[in-house]
Amino acid sequence: MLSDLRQEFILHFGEMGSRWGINRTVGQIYAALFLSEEPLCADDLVGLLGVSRSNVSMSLKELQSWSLVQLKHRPGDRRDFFTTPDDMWQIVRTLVEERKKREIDPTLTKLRQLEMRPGSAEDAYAQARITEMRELIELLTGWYDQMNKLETERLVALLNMGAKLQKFAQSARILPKRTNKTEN
Amino acid sequence: MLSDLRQEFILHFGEMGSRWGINRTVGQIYAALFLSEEPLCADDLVGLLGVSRSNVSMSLKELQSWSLVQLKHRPGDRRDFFTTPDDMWQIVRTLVEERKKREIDPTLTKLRQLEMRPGSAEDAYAQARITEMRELIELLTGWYDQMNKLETERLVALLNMGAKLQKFAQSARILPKRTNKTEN
DNA sequence: TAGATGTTTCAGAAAAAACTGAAACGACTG
DNA sequence: CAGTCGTTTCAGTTTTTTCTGAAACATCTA
Repeated sequence: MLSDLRQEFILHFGEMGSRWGINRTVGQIYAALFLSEEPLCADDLVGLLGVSRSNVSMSLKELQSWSLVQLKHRPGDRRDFFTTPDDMWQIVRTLVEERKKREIDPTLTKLRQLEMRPGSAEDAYAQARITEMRELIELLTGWYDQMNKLETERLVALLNMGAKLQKFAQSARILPKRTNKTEN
Repeated sequence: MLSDLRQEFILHFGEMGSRWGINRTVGQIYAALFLSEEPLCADDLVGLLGVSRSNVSMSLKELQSWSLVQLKHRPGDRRDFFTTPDDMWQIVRTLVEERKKREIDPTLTKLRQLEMRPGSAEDAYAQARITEMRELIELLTGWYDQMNKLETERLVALLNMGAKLQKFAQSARILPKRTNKTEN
C-alpha cells in the first residue's frame, strides 16, 4: 500500500515531529498527505499509518487549526478528503505565520507587560534585559512582516541573490546607536 | 529571593519551552540565567526554582550542548557558575544555528537520500514533491548562511531597512526558471 | 589518605502526553 | 422516522518524558 520511499519519508517526519512541538501521528499524517497526489480521507490514513480512527480525527483537527491541510469534497461522497497545498511557498508562509502566532506573539505580549511594571531597583537589570529581548524580537518580526508582503516571485529572486544582498548591506548606512542623552 | 517580575518571566519561559522542543526546567533555568546579572551556580538554581539538584545538573548539560550558556569560574571557588552571553544577537545566532543543525540538516540529508533512489513509476509524484521540498529548504538555508556572514551591525542595518529592501526587491530581475534543456 | 566539597549518573517514581475503543453525535437518504 | 455513513468526544490505558534521591565519582585540602 505504501512504497518504501513514502514509508521512509513518513516515518522521518513522525520522528522529526517530536523535535518540533508536533506529535508523531500529526507529523506522519502531514507527510502522507504531502506525498499523495490524490486527496486522502481519514480511513485512508488509518489504513496507511495503522493508527486508530480517533487519533487520525484528532490529528487532522490539529492540522486544520494550523491551516496546514485543505478540505476537499468529492461530488456524491460525504466523506472529508484532505490535501496539503500544492504551493510549497504557501506551506512555508503558513508554517511561519502559525509559529509566530503561537510562539512569538504571546511572548512579546508578556515582555511588554513586564516592561511596563513599575520597577523596583533590584529589577533594574532584569528589566533592561527584557527590553533588549523585546526590541530584538520586534526588529525581527517587523522585518519578517515586510518580507511577507512580497509576492513569492520577488521573494525568491531576493533569496537567490545572496551575494548581491551582501553588497547591498555593505552600502547600508549604519545609524549611530540611540542613547539616553539628549544630544545636540 | 525572586522578585515577582523575574518569577513571572521564568514561569513564562518554562511554559513556552514545551511549545518548542524544550522542557520546562531547561526553559526556566535559561530564563533565570538570562535575567541574572551575576553568574549563578547549580545550587543557586535549585534554590531559585525549587527543582532537584540532579535535574538542574542535567538541564545545564543540555543547555551547554546547545552552547546557550557559558561557564564561569570564580577565583578560589571550585563551583561552576553559568551565564548567558551578554549579546542578544549572539544568542539568536546560536539558537538558529543549533536548531538548523538538529531540525533542518537531518531532514535535508534524508531528502537527498530519498531523491537518489531509483524511482518506481508509482513514486514519481512523491519524488517530485520531495525534490521541491529539498530545493526550497536549500534556498532558505543558503540565504541564511549568507546573512549569517554579515557582522551584526550591518545585519541590524539591513533589518531596519524593511521598506528600502522592498524597493530593492522590486528592482530584482526575476530570472527565468532553469530547465533541463540545454539552452543556447 | 581521610574528609570535604562539588558534579554526574542512574534506576525507579511521578507526571504528562499520546493513543485507543466505544459511545455519542450529526446529517443525509430512502 | 429509522437506518446508514461518517465524524467527534471522552474515559481509561499505554507510552514517553521528566524528575528525583541515592550512590558513584572526581578533585582539592589538611
